[in-house]
Amino acid sequence: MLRPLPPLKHPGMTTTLRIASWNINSVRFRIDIVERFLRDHGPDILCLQETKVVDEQFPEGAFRQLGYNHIALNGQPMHHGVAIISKVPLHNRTAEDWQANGEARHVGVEVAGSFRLENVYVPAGGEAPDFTDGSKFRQKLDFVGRMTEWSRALNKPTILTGDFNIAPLETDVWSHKQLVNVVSHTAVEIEALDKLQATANWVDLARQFIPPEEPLFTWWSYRAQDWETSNRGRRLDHMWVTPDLLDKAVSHVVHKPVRNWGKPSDHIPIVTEFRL
DNA sequence: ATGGCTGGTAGAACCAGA
Repeated sequence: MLRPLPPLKHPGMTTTLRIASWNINSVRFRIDIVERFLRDHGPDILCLQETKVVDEQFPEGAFRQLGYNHIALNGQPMHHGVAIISKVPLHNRTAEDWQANGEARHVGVEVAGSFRLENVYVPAGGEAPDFTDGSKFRQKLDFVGRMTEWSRALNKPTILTGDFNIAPLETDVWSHKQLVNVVSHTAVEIEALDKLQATANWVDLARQFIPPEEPLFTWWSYRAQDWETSNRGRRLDHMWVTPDLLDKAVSHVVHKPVRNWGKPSDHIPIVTEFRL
């Protein structure tokens, strides 16, 4: 049972809450640009993926100095790892293992009695869309399948954000034709994501604010000589909400300039503002 | 059609990313 929590707001008052998600590709290596982002944009909550650090070595001090005193971690050595960093209290931390292999790819919390916040790092899925048992692609589909079962049982207002590693719309990739058989944009992945989305009528907030006809990316490969000119991006990072939170969302921004900061991640931060 | 780059950890002719 969830224990009762102090309300975030007084009756009749609205509270603005800005929630960010960012695949940081090593929080220790990139702590300088994380701090810069928090100073420049000051979200109330930051969800990180690919922190690449065990919990004991997570750079909590850097966040506490900036007023982020509430931290929920799920890390492991070397790879993966997720974290929720917050100015407001976090409760009832959970960590699901949707790949059933012990990898640290999810952490969830309850925020001030108002809603649950679920931060996920879906597996990339390997080089090729190969269905053989134990392939990375198979594992990715299994992961989304277990998320789907989890989603069916939800009964609270929920924000689901993170690096989904799937770009569902044709305008979510630089070339639908050229990526149709590339992992992240295959029909079978999109079908699995659609199925997950249908279980709780999840709303894809980015596409509420940026029309689906408009190309929108959150990731550009390190391998391009000039990522901005070639612009071979994909929209892999998402902010979904259950329908009860849809009319609380007032903006959604994709912070593209961050891709040009020093020692950048290949993903950029996304930020949604809520009025609760 | 291919390869291009990145960080962590071990000390790799690695792994994982996507």
